[in-house]
Amino acid sequence: MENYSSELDGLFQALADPTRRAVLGRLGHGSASISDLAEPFDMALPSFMKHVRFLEESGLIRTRKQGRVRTCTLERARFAMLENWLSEQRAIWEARTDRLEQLVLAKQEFLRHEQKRETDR
Amino acid sequence: MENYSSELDGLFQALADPTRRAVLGRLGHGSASISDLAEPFDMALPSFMKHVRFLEESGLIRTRKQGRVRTCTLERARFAMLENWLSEQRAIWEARTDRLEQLVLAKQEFLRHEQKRETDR
DNA sequence: ATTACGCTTAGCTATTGAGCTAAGTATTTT
DNA sequence: AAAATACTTAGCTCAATAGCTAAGCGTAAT
Repeated sequence: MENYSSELDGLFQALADPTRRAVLGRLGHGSASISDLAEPFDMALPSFMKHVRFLEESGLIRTRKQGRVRTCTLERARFAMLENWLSEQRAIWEARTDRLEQLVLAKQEFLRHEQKRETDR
Repeated sequence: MENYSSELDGLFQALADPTRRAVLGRLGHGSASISDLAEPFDMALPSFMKHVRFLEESGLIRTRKQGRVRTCTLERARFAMLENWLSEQRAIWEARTDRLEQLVLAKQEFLRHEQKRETDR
């Protein structure tokens, strides 16, 4: 029962490692097998596999085994969750700006009334 | 001597915690003191402080102490690093699409030649 | 039928992260 | 001057992460 927040946890955590980001970059060019993916890294295979599993659990990749080869594929849709979060943050900033604007507008309104009273006097 | 990659590590790591994301959300509305920020969380202050320090080290917030109060401010510019990384990934995908397009175009070209030979015959 | 390949499992170590309590410091407030 | 406020430091626990080696297992090649 993963909720939105804990999915974000996993997502960001998955991205917080240079090996995993490199794998994502590689998969951006197209699917690949575990050993193809592992080849550039100076790391024991079981260690590398952990990264792959982490990526899969975060939803950023899918994997499928045929025969003795496991093929990994980028799950591009998952990146939308990141964009979403960023949008939410920006929305908050915008909201703030709006309120600032309202303050400024309210002040202008106030000043207009002041001026009006000047002329009324 | 932080490089681009380890800065991304810190950035994503900072975002991989719900408390820290909540703090960023709160700061999106405007700066706040440590105790104001901590108030909604059922957590000892020193524990909360660790999150604040983590956020500061990741570059996502700045803090300044005046008297006995430390005020935290969102460093919006830092979010651009996220957007950048996302763009890079998308750029990779696009590059792939381009190559696919080239394949398709090459195939169309081939078929055109085939047809031409038909008519030539 | 063997051997080689491509993972996979099990289990160990060291480091880091998230939380805690207790006690300390520096500023305000009273 | 004393008390209250707002952090801050020190140091502990527990769980999770990143790495390793050694050995196992199913599939493919010879």
